[in-house]
Amino acid sequence: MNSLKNKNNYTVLDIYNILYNSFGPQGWWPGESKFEILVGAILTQNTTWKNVEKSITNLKKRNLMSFEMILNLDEKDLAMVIKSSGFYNQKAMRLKNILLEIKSKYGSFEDFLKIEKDDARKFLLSQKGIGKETADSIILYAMEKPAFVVDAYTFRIFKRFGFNTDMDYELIKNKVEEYLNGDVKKLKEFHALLVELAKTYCKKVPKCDNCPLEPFCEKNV
DNA sequence: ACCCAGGTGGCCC
DNA sequence: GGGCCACATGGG
Repeated sequence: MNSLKNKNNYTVLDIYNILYNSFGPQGWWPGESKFEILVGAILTQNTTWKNVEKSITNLKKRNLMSFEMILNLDEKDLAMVIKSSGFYNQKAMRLKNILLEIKSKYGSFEDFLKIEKDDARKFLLSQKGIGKETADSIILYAMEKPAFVVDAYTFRIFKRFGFNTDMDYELIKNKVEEYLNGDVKKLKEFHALLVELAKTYCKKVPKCDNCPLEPFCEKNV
């Protein structure tokens, strides 16, 4: 038990391989810089990426896509620039605050990126507006250190694949990191592949035709 | 007119 | 430690 195997003895590594062979490399995270990835990770909370792209374009158009520029930007102005991402008042306040904390604790964004991943996770999780998923997204895609990102799709897909349903975030994260040998490239791909699978086939109301996991799936969960 | 999206925090019990 | 709610835009 707790080994990320389903009844047919398929492991999480089998899912990874099936998805990779079906969808190919996803090349996540889309973004021109590590700072842009951090911004995107916060803006995309419970929001479609399309809406976040508009905000990112907006920031770039105004030459605001940098640590120092957002740090010094008025919160109300920031809120208007990122409006399309939804929850813009919250996100503006929290994003500014996170940058402020990085500045005061680490001096610069570059120095923050160099810190050890356990310290980074502890720091990120202590920030308002950064939960586990966002913290691990930043560690994996911006800092490029091993961390598996568990989102709502991951829980759903793992349940349908027949893994234990009583797994919590940390357990799934630790096990997947173990199965993928802490390989950053694979961890990046895996989360992206699960999102792609979910978007294409594995919504709350599943569309299972041609789904590569269909033979292994328990649809009624 | 609903329902959902690459969540999080606060409050209740 | 779970169940609800606010936060808000934009697309199906």
